Amino acid sequence: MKISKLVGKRVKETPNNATIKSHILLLRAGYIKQVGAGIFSLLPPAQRVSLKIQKIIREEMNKIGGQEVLFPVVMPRELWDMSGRYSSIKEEMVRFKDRTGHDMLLGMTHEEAAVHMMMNTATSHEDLPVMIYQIQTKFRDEARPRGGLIRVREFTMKDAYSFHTSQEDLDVYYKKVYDTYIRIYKRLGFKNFVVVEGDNGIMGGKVSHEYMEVTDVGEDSLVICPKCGYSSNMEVAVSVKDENDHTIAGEKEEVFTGNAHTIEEVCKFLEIDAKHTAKAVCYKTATDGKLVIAFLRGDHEINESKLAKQVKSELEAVDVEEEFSLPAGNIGMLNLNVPEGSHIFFDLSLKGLENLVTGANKKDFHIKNVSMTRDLPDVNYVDISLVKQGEKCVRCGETLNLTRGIEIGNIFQLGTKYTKAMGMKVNMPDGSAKEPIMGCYGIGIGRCLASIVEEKADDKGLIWPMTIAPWQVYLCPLRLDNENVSAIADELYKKMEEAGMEVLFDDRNVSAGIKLTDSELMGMPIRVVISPKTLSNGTAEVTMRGNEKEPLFIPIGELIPELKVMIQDEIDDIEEYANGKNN
RNA sequence: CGGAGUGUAGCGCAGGGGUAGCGCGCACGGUUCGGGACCGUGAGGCCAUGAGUUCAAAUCUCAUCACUCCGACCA
Repeated sequence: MKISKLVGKRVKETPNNATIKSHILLLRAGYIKQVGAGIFSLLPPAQRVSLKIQKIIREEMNKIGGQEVLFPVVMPRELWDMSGRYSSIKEEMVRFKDRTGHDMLLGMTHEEAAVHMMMNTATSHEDLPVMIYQIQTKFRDEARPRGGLIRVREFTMKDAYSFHTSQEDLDVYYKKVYDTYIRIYKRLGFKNFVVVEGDNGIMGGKVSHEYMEVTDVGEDSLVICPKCGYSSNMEVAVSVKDENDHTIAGEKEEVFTGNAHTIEEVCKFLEIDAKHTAKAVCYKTATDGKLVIAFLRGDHEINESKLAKQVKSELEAVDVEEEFSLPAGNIGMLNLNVPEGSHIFFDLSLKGLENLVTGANKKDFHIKNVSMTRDLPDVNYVDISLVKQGEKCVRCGETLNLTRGIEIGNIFQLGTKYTKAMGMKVNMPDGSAKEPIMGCYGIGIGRCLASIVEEKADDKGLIWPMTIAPWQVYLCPLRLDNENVSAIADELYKKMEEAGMEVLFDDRNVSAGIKLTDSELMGMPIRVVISPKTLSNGTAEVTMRGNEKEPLFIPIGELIPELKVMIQDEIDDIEEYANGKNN
């Protein structure tokens, strides 16, 4: 490709609307252009990267028996009524009517379409297991797109669905996909990613894993053990709570605390540490509006996902004074008067604690010297708090790391949720009919593209791994007004293409500075510079993007075979890494 | 959906009641040219949209829309 004809321009200035590295650089280097909030066009270089990512994913999915299919983007509501999701999903799904007034929707995921395809297609246990996948556009009307390609509304996704006759069979296949995903990310050049246990929503019980690129710009909070490899999404992460005071309590005593309501205010007023308090966090259930109170040690934070699972309902904010006549800021565990059917939970962080300060359930008063063992001997403790910095791993006792990540993929055991809802069955050897057990497996292509930028790029620009670079070589002749340079550049370009190399030829007669900075901004792994200077001793200058080593000067005659070796070496390195032991 | 911010040339920005400015980029000519060169000439704008106030609005008022950031949400 000649850069003079390449669609898209490089720009010097940071675009006004971009704040994170990948967004800024992809805009500046002419890879993407924004069309609307969370809606982007890919220019040729980004599309080339995207196609290379897709190629690797296809190879790996095919290797584990995947069959590529294509589901429709637009679906009639009936299909989604079968699973109940036409009504259970809210504004996130775009709906519209076709010319006849029929309810239609834009696909945001394709479980229904996958079951629809397999229904009456796979009819016998002999047809299973089977995995189908597609790479296609999804539209989710996210409330808040952000960060360029990190969180968008329209995106390209690889989604796969497998069907099994037994849980054991799914387990085996699930592990296969689990490993395949690691291979995929490694082949894409990811180094800094982890697999974490995922949240399964309030249904619970099912297995899921999320592949997370570890980076500060990530949206998810992760808990990682540096020693034993335990890693989990914060939503479901567990930990050993840190030590606290277990000395015997004194006599209970009601104290006036006045306007001190928050833990911070109470601690200041009584001159104690938050560790010696218990706080109440209140919600109501989304299903039937019942009161939910969670008691935690004062220095811990509620984990709403965990709490929702305990309650078995989504949670909503509540005004306890208005709706339940409770003294907000003075709610405590003793003498608590709540309506029948309320949900009360005690977090593990409170277990065995003595000398706590807690609300007195009386306006402006707290109680000192509350003892969990003496005053509340029968409570059942559950884990409903967030993991805190400094807490220990439940497996090995090491101090846990808290970090952030971008979800670049996930795998999920769906069970029979969709096959049951839609009535898909296969005949079993014993003559019975059984709903197949499903797994589903997703990878966001654009997110991978942006995430690899987040991991690799430096302040000069993008840096692509050889396996997904839009072009392998940036051919950068300086002084194209020089006939010798021009002739040799043209010839090299022709020969490189003939040799099967992917070359971006900077055929512009512009200053060296522009060409060199553009080459760095665009991020091709190998740059070949020829100029009157290099040609005076018959060489080309070859540098590797992102590699601080001195440039190589290679004789023009040996250049193409040398470059082919360099390219192959890079690819081999990545393949070797991908074939290595997991993690 | 709450909070904050921004909409002026392709991009980045300034201006702030009286006929629209700068830098970059773009086009043309010339001199340069291994780290975003220089000189000259030129093209390019319904100042987000709508309604007010005013002799006069890009500027003031109100509303709307769009985009960004923080939070809520996230099959």
